[in-house]
Amino acid sequence: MPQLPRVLVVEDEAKSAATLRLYLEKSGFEARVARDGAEGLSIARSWSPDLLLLDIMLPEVDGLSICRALRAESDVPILLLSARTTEEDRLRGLRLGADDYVTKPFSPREVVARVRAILRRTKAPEEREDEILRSLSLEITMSNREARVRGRVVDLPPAEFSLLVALARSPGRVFSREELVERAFGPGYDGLDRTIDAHVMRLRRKIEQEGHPALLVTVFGVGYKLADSNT
Amino acid sequence: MPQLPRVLVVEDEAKSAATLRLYLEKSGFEARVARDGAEGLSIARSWSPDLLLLDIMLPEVDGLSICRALRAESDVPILLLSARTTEEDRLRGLRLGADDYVTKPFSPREVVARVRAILRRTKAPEEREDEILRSLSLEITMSNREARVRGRVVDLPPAEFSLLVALARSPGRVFSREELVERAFGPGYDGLDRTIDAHVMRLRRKIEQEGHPALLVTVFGVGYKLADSNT
DNA sequence: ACTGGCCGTCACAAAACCGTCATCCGCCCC
DNA sequence: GGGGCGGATGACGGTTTTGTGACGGCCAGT
Repeated sequence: MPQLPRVLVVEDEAKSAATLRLYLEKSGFEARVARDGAEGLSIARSWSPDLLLLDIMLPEVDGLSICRALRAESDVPILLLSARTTEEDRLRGLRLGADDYVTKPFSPREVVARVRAILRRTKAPEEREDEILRSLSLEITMSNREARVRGRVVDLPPAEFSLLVALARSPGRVFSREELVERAFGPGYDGLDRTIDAHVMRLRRKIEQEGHPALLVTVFGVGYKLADSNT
Repeated sequence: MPQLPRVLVVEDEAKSAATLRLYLEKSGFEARVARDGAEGLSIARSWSPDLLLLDIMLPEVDGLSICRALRAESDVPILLLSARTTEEDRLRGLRLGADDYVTKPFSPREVVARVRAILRRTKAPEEREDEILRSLSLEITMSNREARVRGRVVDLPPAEFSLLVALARSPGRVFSREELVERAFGPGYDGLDRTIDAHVMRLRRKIEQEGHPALLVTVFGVGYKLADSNT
């Protein structure tokens, strides 16, 4: 390894920043901290880090603005940190070009894990964060928050949309109800896993054609999956 | 699953502790409770749990001290419980190496959900390579829970799928019924080994072509095996 | 305050699955 | 070829998992 990968932490809260830096350094990264947006931008430009850890809530210059600004001039991967948790916000961040999104409270370990994941992913040019998910006759446009089945646009309430997205991120893969709860509604969500059943039912009414589920399939004893290519 | 994941609850308040334990056990964990920090440490050392649920407010030995102490000697994931809610405390906990943080009052269900999330995260550090088992005309995709024979997807109920996977993990090797029970349904499973016969029969109907078993072969007086390379 | 949409849970019915038993069949060895 | 043991099979009842309609709470727009 020629040199350690560089991570720039843009975070105004001193304690958070210190913790992240500590963990990053312990995990084999070179880390620097910027206290505010302006400083962040300037360090980012001069130090050329391999990744940015960017708090959205910043004094003066908003985190998203920085995200946008940097995107205009470089390809640095960006991992957003935020207290907010809605799919809405997540989307806004990702749409601005962020590579991933972690909601507070986060565990430093998890953040480090994600940093690693992003770096791995960007080194080997794989598929970028895609804006459009497809699987068979299903097509989801994230930026429009629009789902289309067999060309027909179906209007979905938030929960159902999130659930569908969670499934569509890995078509064919089987998810347990718990996994779905976590992926669709976030960790720490308090609700029975049977709730998923209800949403599945409502979803089916909107996306399935005949009485027989062809897209959103039940896997007995395990959970649900989205049909991919085979029978 | 060789055995249930172990969770150690360190909590002085009897009611909380009992509730957590109840929920954990109902959710498929083995749970033990320690009433104070000292006991917590000693059980943690001797019982080697897979995760610690640690109340911060403890008599005598403070929860954070335990956290620190354990971190020095092991990697057990730790989930903190606390009445306090300040960012200050939260950070202090996470900085000390905790993996997540739940503030009281908490819903037991949420706690269990987080426990699961942490365990999943620590077990499978990253999106694991999609496991695919092959043997002759048989192909099993674990993530999709899909078995294909001669290109044709066969739909298998949980028990049959598990059995097939157990066999497919070592094609050609002969397993006794007991071994199969253990590998497919886990140890501690209560059932006759003749049950395997039933599943084998049902499996054969789905994966064999003619009346003569070619894939799932009987080894008289011993058990069953999956054909590997010959006829 | 009212209406409508959305959500989480519940209760009940339906469906799928499982384990066991009794019986019949086939393999192995004498 | 026959005896004996292990395996195959079909049936059945009980259990578990899902599907679904209903209900009450909640929130936002009117």
